[in-house]
This record gives sequence, structure tokens and C-alpha cells, in this order.
Amino acid sequence: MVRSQGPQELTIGKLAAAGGVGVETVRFYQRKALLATPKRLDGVRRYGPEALRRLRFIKRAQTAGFTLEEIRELLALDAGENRSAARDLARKRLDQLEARIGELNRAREALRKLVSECAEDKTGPCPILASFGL
Amino acid sequence: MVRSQGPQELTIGKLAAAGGVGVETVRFYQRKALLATPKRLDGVRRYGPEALRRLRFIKRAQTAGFTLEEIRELLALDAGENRSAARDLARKRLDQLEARIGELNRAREALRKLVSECAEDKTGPCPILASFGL
DNA sequence: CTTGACTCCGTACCATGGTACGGAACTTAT
DNA sequence: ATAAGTTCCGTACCATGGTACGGAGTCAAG
Repeated sequence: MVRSQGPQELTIGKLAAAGGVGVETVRFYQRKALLATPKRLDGVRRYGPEALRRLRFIKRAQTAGFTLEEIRELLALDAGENRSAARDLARKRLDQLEARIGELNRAREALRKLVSECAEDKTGPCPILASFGL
Repeated sequence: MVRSQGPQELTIGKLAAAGGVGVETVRFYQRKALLATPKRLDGVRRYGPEALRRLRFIKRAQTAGFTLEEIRELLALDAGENRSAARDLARKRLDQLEARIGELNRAREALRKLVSECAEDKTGPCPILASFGL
């Protein structure tokens, strides 16, 4: 009989595949303390749904522009009881994110301007630097 | 009499200071062909206003999320005569930028939700993962 | 009970975007 | 003319976020 595995059902390979990352990436995150390293059962580590949730969270937070270090903090706060620390960190990140979005919007306007000014029917180089206000 | 310097007036240190970067960064950009390496006059390179324009462009394009390699392409196109190539690249970058802005806006909503859900008067951990739809 | 796939683990390597170091040559101020 | 400050140049080092490698152990099917 195979030992009961409870909620621990995924091997590292399955977990990585489910999370859309490579096995090496999972191991890398473990080294960085972003994912827990579970106990070994029969020599192989088994991962539960919590690990998958965290893995997916890491991916989303990364696309949101967080560094792995910031994500580590967020994950620690998610587990912890310190509501005000969590809220403060989230608010800080929110401010940073909004500033970043503002920058990107300005850059978007510059690029839009460039695309419209660099029309087919004109000659000479396109005013790339000028589009950025230079 | 000091030899006339025409528009070549800045030394690398002045250029770097004017562009808000370090001397080493200017040299790094030269190695990466983002900035031209001017001829030496009396053993020291002199930089004109064009170098400063490029340096400032690099900084702005970086905050717009371009990699140095992409910036190198943009600078090459700015100098070149190929309008359609320049416009196509700009359009491609514009699409990427808008996709990125969309991602960041979604992340912002998640963070906003988190800040509002993680209120002072409740107890227990803040629902960080849950705020991101997990 | 062997074969092939997967896991474990440490270590090395990679790209990106810089930053630092150190000696020699050159410039600038006194 | 000498000392302090820059520049020049190669090379080494750094952080971030992974990716690859090699050998050993384990697991599952035939």
C-alpha cells in the first residue's frame, strides 16, 4: 500500500507544470524562501494546493512589477497577523505602482506621437528623440 | 591658447553629471554602442549636445520599459532613413507598452482591493493571495 | 529486476544593467 | 613645476532572476 498522501499530492515536476514554470524555478524559489520546502515522504517531496497558490501568486505579482524580495515580504505578511504592516506595505506598493503606471502612460504618449509623426509620405529620419521631448 | 572645441565642449564627467548618470555608466553605454565614442582631442574625449540628448533619451526610454538593446535599435532608427522600419518598431513597442500598462492596471486593482479589505478593525491575516484572485 | 523517468542537491553558468578598481596619462589650479 | 583632480582603459565584481549540469537516489512499468 502506498502511504496516504493527504493533501500532499504533487511532485515538484507536476507543481512546476501546473504553475507554468520550470522545475529549476521552483527549486530556485525554495532557495529564496518564496516557497516552503516540504518534508520528504519516501525520499520525494510532495506539494499541496497551497504551494500552487503561492506559485501562481508569485507569477502575478511579478507581472505587477514586484521583485522577488518584495513578493517574499508580501507572502510573509499574508501568513502573519500584522494587519497594519500588511496594509502599509500594500499601500506603499500601490503608490509605487501608480507612479510607474504614470510613467508608462507618458511614454505611451511619446510613442504615439512618434508613430503619427513618422508617416510614410515624408522623407528623412523619424524624429524619435524629438518625440520624447528631446 | 586652448584649441577651439567647437560644439565639443563636455568632458565625460560633465556629460555624465548633466545626464544624471555616473561616468562609468557613460563608458558602459559606449561599450554597448548606445553612445558614440568621440575622437580624442589632446588626449581627452569631448562630447557635444548630441551626446547629452542621447543620454537623456536613454534614461527616458528606460523608464518607459525599454531594454538597452531596444533603445539601441531606436537610436539607430532615429539616425537612419528607413521610416517604415522606425514606425514599425515604434508601433510594436507601443503595443507592448499598452499590454504592460493593462497588466499593471489589473495589478493595481488587486492591490486596491487588498488595501480596502485589509482594514484595521478586523482580525487575522490580510487576504493577500485572495486579493489577487487566488 | 531492469529500464527509463523523475527527483534531489550542489554548483556553475547565463543575460541584463550597471559599479568598482587601479595604474598611467593628462589637465588645471596654485 | 608640482599637486590635486580627471580621464582613459581593461578587468573584475555586483544583484536580479533564473537555467543548466552531473551524479546519485527513487519510483513505476513491463
